[in-house]
Amino acid sequence: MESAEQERDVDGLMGQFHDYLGKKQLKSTKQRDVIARKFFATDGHLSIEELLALARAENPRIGYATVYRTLKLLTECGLAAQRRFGEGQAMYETAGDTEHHDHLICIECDHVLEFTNDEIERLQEQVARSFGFDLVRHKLELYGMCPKARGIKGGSCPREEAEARD
Amino acid sequence: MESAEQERDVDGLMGQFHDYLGKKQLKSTKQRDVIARKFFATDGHLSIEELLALARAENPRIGYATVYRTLKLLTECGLAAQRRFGEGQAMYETAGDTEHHDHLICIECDHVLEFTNDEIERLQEQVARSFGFDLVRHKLELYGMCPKARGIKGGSCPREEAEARD
DNA sequence: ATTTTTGCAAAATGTTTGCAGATAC
DNA sequence: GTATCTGCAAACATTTTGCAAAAAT
Repeated sequence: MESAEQERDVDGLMGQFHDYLGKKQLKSTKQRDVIARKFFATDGHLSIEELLALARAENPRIGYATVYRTLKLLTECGLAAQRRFGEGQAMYETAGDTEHHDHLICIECDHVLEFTNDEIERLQEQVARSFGFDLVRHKLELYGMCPKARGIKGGSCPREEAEARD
Repeated sequence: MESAEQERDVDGLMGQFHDYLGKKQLKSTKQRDVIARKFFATDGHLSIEELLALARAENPRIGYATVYRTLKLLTECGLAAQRRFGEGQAMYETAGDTEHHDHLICIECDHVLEFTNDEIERLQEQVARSFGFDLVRHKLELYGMCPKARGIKGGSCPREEAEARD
């Protein structure tokens, strides 16, 4: 179960995005570029609202609709993936350059860690096959309490660590 | 990986619901009873809209808000669980009398099968522990193509089987 | 009698869409 | 030049809430 975090090749991803636009005879615009670039440059999970804020930092006239439409394009071409953790609005994360991963979410501090586990993946295949299914994809989310949330001495809360870094 | 389907003790569940209402000094009403009973009596997954329709068959004056509020109560006391598969509205399923289970969803016909797999559960615990987390709950959804959807001779689509039974 | 609940309609979310003007090809 | 895109506002879909009348304790 390796923690999945790595350098992201923003320019390469922008290239893939432009390829997709070209193939579909769609146009490459300033807005789409700003939104996609900000999106690719961000680790972790972004809401539409957060991405809009990032994009507006560069071009204040960008509207909600354009972010929604751009994120839909990115999802279509496999460069973004929509996630719905708890309630509320959808979150998006970069996909495509990243290996598949699952999520471990602290129910106390809401921080999201990513992980993969080959053994679980293998068993999932096995389950699907046992029902005659061809497994296409899956979603696995573990919800629990991080060490700090449990009040363990010396334990640290992933969210507080992350915030301390900012 | 046993298929999870069993008799449901509707009266027992109604009892649990009434106990909860009593404990919280909430009132037991005709509407809540109709909604809860219809909900408990239904296998599988129900949307608010479907449950409203079932309830209105018995009492046409029941409104959306009451269904939402009742389902929220049922969720609070652990007798219902909210699920969000793809997009759109939330689905609810009976919980409490039923063992935990995960979902296997056909991306072609949308039918949802339930399963459990102890080995996967064990590995999930292990992953959570390796990050210092106390695992509280999890969500595992497998998306794939059922035999019929894959066009295998003699294969059957779970949804078509289900519809044939109606 | 008091407190909670209901049903309605209005408000609050989160997301999509229609359209006139702007932009990319 | 033509087709697509943008930003806005309006439409939409789902869920929540305020309130006066109704029902439960």
